[in-house]
Amino acid sequence: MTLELYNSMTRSKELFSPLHDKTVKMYVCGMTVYSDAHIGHARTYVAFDIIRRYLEYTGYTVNYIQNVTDVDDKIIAAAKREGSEPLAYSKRFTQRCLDDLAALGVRPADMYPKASENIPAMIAMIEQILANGYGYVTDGDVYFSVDRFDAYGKLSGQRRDEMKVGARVEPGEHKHSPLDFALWKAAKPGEPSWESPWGRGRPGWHIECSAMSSKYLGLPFDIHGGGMDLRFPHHENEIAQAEAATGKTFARFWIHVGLLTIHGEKMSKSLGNFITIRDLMTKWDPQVIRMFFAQAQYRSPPDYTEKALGDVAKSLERLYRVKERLETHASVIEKRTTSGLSPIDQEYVSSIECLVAEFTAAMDDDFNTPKAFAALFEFVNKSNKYFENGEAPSPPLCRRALQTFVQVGNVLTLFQEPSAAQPKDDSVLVRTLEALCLRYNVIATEPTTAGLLDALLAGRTVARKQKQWAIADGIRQDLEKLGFEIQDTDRGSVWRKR
RNA sequence: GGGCGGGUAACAAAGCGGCUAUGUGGCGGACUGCAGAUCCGCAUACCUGGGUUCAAAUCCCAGCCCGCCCUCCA
Repeated sequence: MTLELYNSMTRSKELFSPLHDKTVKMYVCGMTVYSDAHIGHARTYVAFDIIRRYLEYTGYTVNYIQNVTDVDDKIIAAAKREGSEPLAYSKRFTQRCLDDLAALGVRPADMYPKASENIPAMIAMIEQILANGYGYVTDGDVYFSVDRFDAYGKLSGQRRDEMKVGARVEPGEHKHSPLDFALWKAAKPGEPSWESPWGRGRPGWHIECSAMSSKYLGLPFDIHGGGMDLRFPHHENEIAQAEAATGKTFARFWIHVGLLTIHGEKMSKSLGNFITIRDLMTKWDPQVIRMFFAQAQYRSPPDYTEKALGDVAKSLERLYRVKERLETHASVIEKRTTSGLSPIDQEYVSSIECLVAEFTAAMDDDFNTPKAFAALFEFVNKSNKYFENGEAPSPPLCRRALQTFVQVGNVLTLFQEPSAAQPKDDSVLVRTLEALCLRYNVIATEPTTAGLLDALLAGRTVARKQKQWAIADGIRQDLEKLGFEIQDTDRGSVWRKR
C-alpha cells in the first residue's frame, strides 16, 4: 500500500502509514450545534467518510472520533432567544445534526465526545499548560501565552509579528498580547458554568479538541482533519495547547477540506444563501448530494448550483444502469456448456482488474476521487460493450464484476441504497396504474406496482406489434409521468424506476 | 498588509515535462416505428508575457484575475 496524503502541515504529499500497525487514529473537528447542519458540513463529513472508508478498504482499522461543541457563545445566545436551557438546547440540536448526517448516508464516527461531558479533561490540560508556563490567569479568565510557544504558526505558515497586525482584542478581555486566546472564561450570569481551580467558568473553544483528542486517541495520533477555515486559528491553537501541555507532537497528518461555495459565493446567513441538509434532501436524493461532493477532490472547493446537482444526477444514472445490467446478467442461469472463459470474457476479466488497479491508484494519490470516478466510468463503458458484443455474458463473471463494482463504489459512498428497480407498492401509485390499465384496456393479474407495470407493458407490446403507435407512445408517456422509464430493447420492453 | 490555494474545452473536474482523462451538454453515425438506453466518431482546452528544454497545460520568472484565512465558522 502506497497511500500518499497531502499534509497541510508540510504542504506536500507524504507517504502515509499509521503509528500503530494497522490502526489509524483520526480526529475530525465536528459541529457547533446551535442550528441545523448545513451543506457545508455535509461536504466536509462526506469527504472524511470517504477517507475513512478508503482506509478501511485498504485494510486499516480506523478509530474515527468527531467532537460535538455543545457549549459556546452562539448556543447560549440561541438558547436564550428561545428561552431554553443552553445544554438542553444543544442536546436537541446534537441529535438533529447527527440525524441529518445519517440521513444523508454519512457513516457515523466511532465516537462523538461532547465538550460539556469532558470538562475535567480540559481543566487538567489547562493546569498542565499553566504548570509548564504557557498560560496566565487574569480575573478568572485563563489565557494561552502565544509568545511562549515558539512553534506557533507552523501549521498556517504565518509569522507572529505579521499576525499581530490584524489581531483583534475584544473589549473586556485581559490579554497580555493580542494573539493570546482564552483557555477558560470566567462565568457570566445565566450561562452554563463549571467549577475550576480559577473559579466557576467555561472552557474556551479551542481547548476541547486538544483535550478530547488527547484523551480518546493519545498523542500523537495519525490524522487530524477539519474544514479549511479551521486551519487558523483553531488548529494552530489546538497544536499550541496540546504540545505545550504534553511536550508531545499533537497530530501527524493534517487534512483540510475545501469549503463549499454557493453560486461562487461563500455560504453565510448574511448573504441569505444558507442551505441546510434537510432542505437539500427534499430536492435531491442523498446519493446525488454525496456524489456531487465526491466529484471534486476533497481539497478543492465545490460550487453548489442546481445545474451541477442535475448533471451529477444524470452521471449517477449511468452508473446505476450498469449496476442493474450486471445484476440482471449475474442472476441468469448459466447456459453455456463449456466451462472456460472465451477470449471476450478474458478481456472483461482484465477490465475488472483494471478497475481495481486504477481505482486504487487514484485513491492512493491523496484520495483523488475524480480520478477514481474516471476509472469507474471507463469500466462502465467496457461493461456495456461486454454486454453487447453478441455473446451472452457469463453470469459468474458478471457476479464478480458486480461485486467489484459495488465494493469500489461503496468507498465513494455509492450504491448504499438498493437499486431502484423494485418500487414500493404505495396505494396511490397502484390506483393510478389501475386507472391506466382500464384506459388502455389491459388486464393485470396482480394488483401490485410491478404486476400492473408488467401488464401495461405487455399491452404496449401488443399495440406495437399492431403498429398502433399512438397507444404505445401514450402508455410510455403516461408511465414516464409517473417516474418510470420505458425502454424497448432487443429482449423486449422493460421499465425502470427513475 | 501577511498567509494559503486556484485560473484547463459550453459547464463541472482530473492531469502537473512527451501518452484519448472522465462526466454532463453539443454535433454526426449505428441500432430503433419513434423515443430512450447503448456503442462508434467529431468539435470546442490549458489566464497573459517572457525563459529553461529536443519537448511545457505541466518547470522557472514577471504580470493579471479569482477564492479562502488572519473575527465565529465544516
